[in-house]
Amino acid sequence: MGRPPCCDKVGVKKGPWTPEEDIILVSYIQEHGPGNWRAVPTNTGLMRCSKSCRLRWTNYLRPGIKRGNFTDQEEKLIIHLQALLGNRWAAIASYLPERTDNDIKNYWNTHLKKKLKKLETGAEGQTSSGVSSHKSISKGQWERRLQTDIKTAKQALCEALSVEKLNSLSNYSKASSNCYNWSTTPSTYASSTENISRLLEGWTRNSTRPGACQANSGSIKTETASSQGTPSAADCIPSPEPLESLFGLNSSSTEASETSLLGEESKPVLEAHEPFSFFESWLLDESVGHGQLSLLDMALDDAPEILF
DNA sequence: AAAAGTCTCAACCGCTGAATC
DNA sequence: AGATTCAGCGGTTGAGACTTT
Repeated sequence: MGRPPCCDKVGVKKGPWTPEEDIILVSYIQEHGPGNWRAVPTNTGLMRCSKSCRLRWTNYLRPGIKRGNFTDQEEKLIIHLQALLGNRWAAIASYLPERTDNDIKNYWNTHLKKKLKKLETGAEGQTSSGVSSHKSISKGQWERRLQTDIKTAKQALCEALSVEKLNSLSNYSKASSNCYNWSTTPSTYASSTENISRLLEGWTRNSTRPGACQANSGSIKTETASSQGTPSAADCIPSPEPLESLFGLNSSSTEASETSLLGEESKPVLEAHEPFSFFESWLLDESVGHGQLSLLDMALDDAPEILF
């Protein structure tokens, strides 16, 4: 007997989230913090299942999310990690703290897959290139390299976590002393909430100015929205004040860690100002042999005009 | 100008393992 | 110990945007 679907209930709303729903959810999480998702629909009156609320938060509303254009560096990192980890998007996303697994998965499926395919077909013609020479690496050699790489990564992760643990413990105690202390929001939150801020601003304007800056809850596309007949994108970029007042943000507090903000979020938090840590250096380091990865890497570097 | 085709990505589905009762 | 519930994950879908014909 499998687990019954959580959304079988009659009256559960599906489909894109409205700005109003987003605000309700964000306000609730502001007060109670993420977690205990089962209680969210009941306590907020949202006609959504708990799962939908959680996904909406983790994939879209959660602070610290960067949206839109992936940088070349991010692309490379994703390609490397995908080669190393496979389609374990959550694991890959943990190396890109500002991206969600859903985002990375989508980007892989819509962009990177194609690019790599293109590259592969392009590289097939060059049978005598360096690429083929890499293929001569024996399986045993490749496995040994991979094991060494993984070992190195594990060691670094342990070291990083031992430092992180101390930080998060102190932050947690801060946060828990004030139920959910949003006033300790780090600077990373302020920037990340631009999306939500725009959303809220759009919603506010909509309520007073019908048709103005239709804030699409499902996608913050106001940034790229056409200005024909509609307010310009600039019109949709609010000042941070509304959000700060909503969240009680103190923009001057930059010391708090994201850990306290995210509460129970399990995603490993890399140093806020060092998104590209040791792992990225390791992954992107051209001089380190990564077995098949270096093959790919070479191909990427050799054919930038194809990929980028 | 409009119909058809393609692309993008938010959201959903269903499975799994862990936690709880 | 077994049943149930929950959170998290990867795969898939479908609506809307965009491009091509």
